[in-house]
Amino acid sequence: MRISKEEVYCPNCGIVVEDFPMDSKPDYKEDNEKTGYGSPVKHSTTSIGSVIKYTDLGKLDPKTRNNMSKLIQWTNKLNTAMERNLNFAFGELEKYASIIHAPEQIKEEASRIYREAVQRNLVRGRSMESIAAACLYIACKEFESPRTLDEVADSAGINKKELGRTCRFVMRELDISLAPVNPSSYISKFANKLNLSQKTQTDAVKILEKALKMDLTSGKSPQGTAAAALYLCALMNKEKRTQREIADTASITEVTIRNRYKELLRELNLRDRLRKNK
DNA sequence: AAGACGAAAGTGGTTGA
DNA sequence: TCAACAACTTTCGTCTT
Repeated sequence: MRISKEEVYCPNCGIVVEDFPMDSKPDYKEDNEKTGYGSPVKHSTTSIGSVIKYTDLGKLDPKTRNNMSKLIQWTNKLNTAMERNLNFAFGELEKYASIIHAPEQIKEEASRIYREAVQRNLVRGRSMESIAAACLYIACKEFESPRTLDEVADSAGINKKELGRTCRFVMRELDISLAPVNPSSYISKFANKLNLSQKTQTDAVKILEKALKMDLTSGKSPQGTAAAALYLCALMNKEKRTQREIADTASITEVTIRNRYKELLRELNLRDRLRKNK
């Protein structure tokens, strides 16, 4: 018997969202037209119910009926245990998300990924915290609002290495592939933390665009490139920050900033401009 | 003295035989 | 499965401001 036949799936992600009467199909189109944002399903609420109609059991022969009731009991038990776990995990996710100031959209996406991870049995043998944090990290990246591994790891009280490992694992298992993060998406965050002017920010983004075109960024850590661009533009705009200050806010090392910075100077011929501004 | 620089050795992940 | 590899980190001595 295929239980899944009567379940309702989220049209976007294929996740089971709720049980539904046998003979009526949900019409997501209506919802989409009204809201313009796809289905209004909340992934962070647990609503997987039993899909077998009890009244149908009467039609079956006693042996099958017995088996079926056992199956129902078993799935119900499984469901409630799973719901409890999910609810707990969503609570944790909520905590981490508020620490890193992730908006509702990202929370929802992280919850969706987490639910999928649970259904694919990825949590077994790993801590719920690390999986939840990984989902959050991935969701942030998907929405091009990346957080550093350190930020997310800290919010969940786990270490960076473990989070990195778990992220790769989850992405591999759920077949999630993401475009490399554009270094520019870090600029405003870093610049704000460092109290750098708007001009420095826009200058840095311009430099990063050039760097991107010249393929100076592929394979390199986007934080490093962003940090170097900021360091450079801060120097040019006479609001110098030390390499250490910038390295700390970008959670990378001074050495990485130096290497990227040297590349930028060399490849974009910025040495003269820098000298003039001094 | 603080900051920048660069070399050297180590880490952990990726890739390709 | 293992070795080579690239990027990054840590550490540290030296140069510059």
